[in-house]
Amino acid sequence: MPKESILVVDDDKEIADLVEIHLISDGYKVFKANSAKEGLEIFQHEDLQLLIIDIMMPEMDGLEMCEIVRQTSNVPIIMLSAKSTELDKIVGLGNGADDYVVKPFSPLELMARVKSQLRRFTTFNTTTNAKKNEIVVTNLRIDLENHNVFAYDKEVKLTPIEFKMLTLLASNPGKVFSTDEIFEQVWNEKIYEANNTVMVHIRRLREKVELNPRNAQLIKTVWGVGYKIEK
Amino acid sequence: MPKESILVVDDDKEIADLVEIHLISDGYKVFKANSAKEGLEIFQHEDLQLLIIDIMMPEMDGLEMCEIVRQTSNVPIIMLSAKSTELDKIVGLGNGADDYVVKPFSPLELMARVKSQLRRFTTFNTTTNAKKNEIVVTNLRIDLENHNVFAYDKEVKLTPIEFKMLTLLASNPGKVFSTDEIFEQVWNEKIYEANNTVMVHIRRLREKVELNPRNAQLIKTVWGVGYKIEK
DNA sequence: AAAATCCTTACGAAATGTTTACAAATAATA
DNA sequence: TATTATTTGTAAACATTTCGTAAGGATTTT
Repeated sequence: MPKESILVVDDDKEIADLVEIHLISDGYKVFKANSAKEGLEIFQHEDLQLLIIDIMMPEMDGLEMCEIVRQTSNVPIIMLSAKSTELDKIVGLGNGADDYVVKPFSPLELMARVKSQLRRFTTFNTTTNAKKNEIVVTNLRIDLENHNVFAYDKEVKLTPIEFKMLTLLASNPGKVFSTDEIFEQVWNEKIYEANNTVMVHIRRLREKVELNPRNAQLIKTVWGVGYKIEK
Repeated sequence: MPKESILVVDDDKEIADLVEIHLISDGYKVFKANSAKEGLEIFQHEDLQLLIIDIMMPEMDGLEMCEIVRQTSNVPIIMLSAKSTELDKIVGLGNGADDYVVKPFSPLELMARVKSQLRRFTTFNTTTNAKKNEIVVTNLRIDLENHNVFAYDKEVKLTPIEFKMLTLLASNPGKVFSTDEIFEQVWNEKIYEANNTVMVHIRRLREKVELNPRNAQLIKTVWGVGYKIEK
């Protein structure tokens, strides 16, 4: 699953590249622009979750761009600037920006602030809209917060291990997990000698989740490889 | 119309006073606390729009307080700290805080960040934010103002701890709380060693609230996880 | 058919939750 | 203040659920 999309606007290509590298290594999709105008072009055509904008740019500066974006969107904006004077910060934040980082900045701090802003944005968007912290795959629904599991619209009561195992499989529908992988993910331990512990739990899961456990439709066996939940 | 309410938590009274002066001059309503525990007490009784919390405090520190608040609320939190190391920032932001200001800070910058956080919060919360003084879930009704509790239309007399515990569960119907979470929320203290104090209180609550305490319908057990009140 | 892999069952041990009882702490009352 | 009642925390006994193991059966692959 692709994570959030982020737009980086800076006329200094080196800095834009530096930021891009860190964002990508954190799993984000990155758009780059070398001017405010180019940045606005991208903003209007892409579905962005966060903007990182340099203040000092020729032609249109970052503050103006911020204002224009704010006319139509509440997307989080982090401003970059070489000036560390207090006035700049206030202008930046008062202008509709959500955070402010001074150059030269540490990439790790910037990443932390990116994460923080995204958390805010997505948190609010999930509370106001429908609940998003649930997993739905074909005839299976897992409510993570309420710890409820529904299979074929019937609630089933799972043990902690079963819940964790099913969540693992359902979080990556289509992906095949070997018994070793499942063990390591669920028990958080390396596996040393082979045993059929995981298989027994798969059996118990099927007993609770499948219509006909002898002919499993949700949790499928991939011979010689492992188990999966069909996408 | 009174503006937003803000809670300032700092064991250093001089700093709390300084911040208060600036907040008041900007038109905010201010609550002050000198410890995390006191701050949590206020948080649970007042309708706050923003929290400013010092990290370094005796007994419970600001990060722990932040965690406890985040279990039930998305209110913006700005952390204060004397340490300006990068690690601190990341820990602070990763912990659920929304912004971070290093001491000694300039009051004007803090005010700018307050304004920025409030803008975000109120923008997203334009829909509904009325404070309820009554909680109703299935066969349970809690009158917060008069401290009355009705279960199956019969009034029950609860002790302070029982009342707080039931309110916590009923305020988040469906959400599962671990015994540790319940302890932290009700006692406003970090838990150090496991004991069954919470369980005993659950038992006593069930005795008063359930039709058949041996077969609890309101307060349900989620094995290996915690307790919840069904939505 | 043989080999490899997976399924099923059952049972005891371990983990977790419940209940009860009692003493300490707190609040209410005389 | 002394006395009583209520609330709260702790510990131990009890009950239930969950978990891991092993062994034999079933199915698929070679």
